[in-house]
Amino acid sequence: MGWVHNIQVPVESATWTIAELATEYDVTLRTIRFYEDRGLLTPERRGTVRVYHPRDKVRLGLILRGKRLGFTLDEIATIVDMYDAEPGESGQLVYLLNQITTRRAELEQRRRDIDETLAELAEVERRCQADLDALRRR
Amino acid sequence: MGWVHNIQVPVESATWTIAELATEYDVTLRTIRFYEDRGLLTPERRGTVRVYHPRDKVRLGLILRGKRLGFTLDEIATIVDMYDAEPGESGQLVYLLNQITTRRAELEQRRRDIDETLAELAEVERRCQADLDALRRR
DNA sequence: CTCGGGATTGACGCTTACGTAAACGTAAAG
DNA sequence: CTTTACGTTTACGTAAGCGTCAATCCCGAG
Repeated sequence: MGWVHNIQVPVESATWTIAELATEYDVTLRTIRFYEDRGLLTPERRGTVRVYHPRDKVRLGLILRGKRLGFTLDEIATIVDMYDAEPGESGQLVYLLNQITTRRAELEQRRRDIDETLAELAEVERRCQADLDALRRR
Repeated sequence: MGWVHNIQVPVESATWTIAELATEYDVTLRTIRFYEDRGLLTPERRGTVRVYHPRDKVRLGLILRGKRLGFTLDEIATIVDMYDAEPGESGQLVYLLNQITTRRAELEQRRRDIDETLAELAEVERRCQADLDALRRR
């Protein structure tokens, strides 16, 4: 029946060193430690050394995506924390929903900005190509 | 025939003071002057006082949009300058076209980031609503 | 034992993008 | 003429986001 046998599933799920994460996401150790200082990451400690679990890795990815979007680390913190918020009580849930509405509005504004910019770039490109073609035809 | 007569069309096209621009775009005077320091704006001077023309106003709009997109002022400078670049010679045109390709790639990455984030926010919202409904049903 | 290759914690430095205050000029209104 | 409103330059301050040492520690290989 096409089953593959004897797949090794690690009981302890995967972990990473700070250097491995740094390489994978192309950031420096300093950057990762800085995010921890700011409370964005909370890796396990074995003795003094940091051990990163899947959760930490995902969060780092979210943080970097947030940066690409131009959010500040403080804003990113509130966004990322929303993702693994515990159910909690009603007031907390309502607060979260409001946060979501706010962030969504910002993101949609950004998307409009992007679309406008892309459209204008296309226009500049068109003129550019036209000028270039005109030069070549001489 | 419904024509409206005697419309006043200013011969000297509109100009703005620094304060007017600041109010309209909701930034401080300091910010606008800072952009000038960085070479992003070059208003006319009447004596010592700055006079902003439509071109300057448009550029300010572009700068602020660039900021919302998370570009640095240096990046914004290269983007904005592309818009009113003179045709120029072939090498310059090719350079411009390359710039456009680069910027477009960045913008499209940002849009993907935004769409992913929006999708995840929607998911969080869904869970949130579910939890809230569960609380209310008790 | 020691040596190199990682890891750690300070701590200071630097750039960006303004905020903020001081000191001054100018032009219209009271 | 003085006040008020609005503009100017100069210059120091600051928060964010890391870069860049320096000093130390731990671990496995030779």
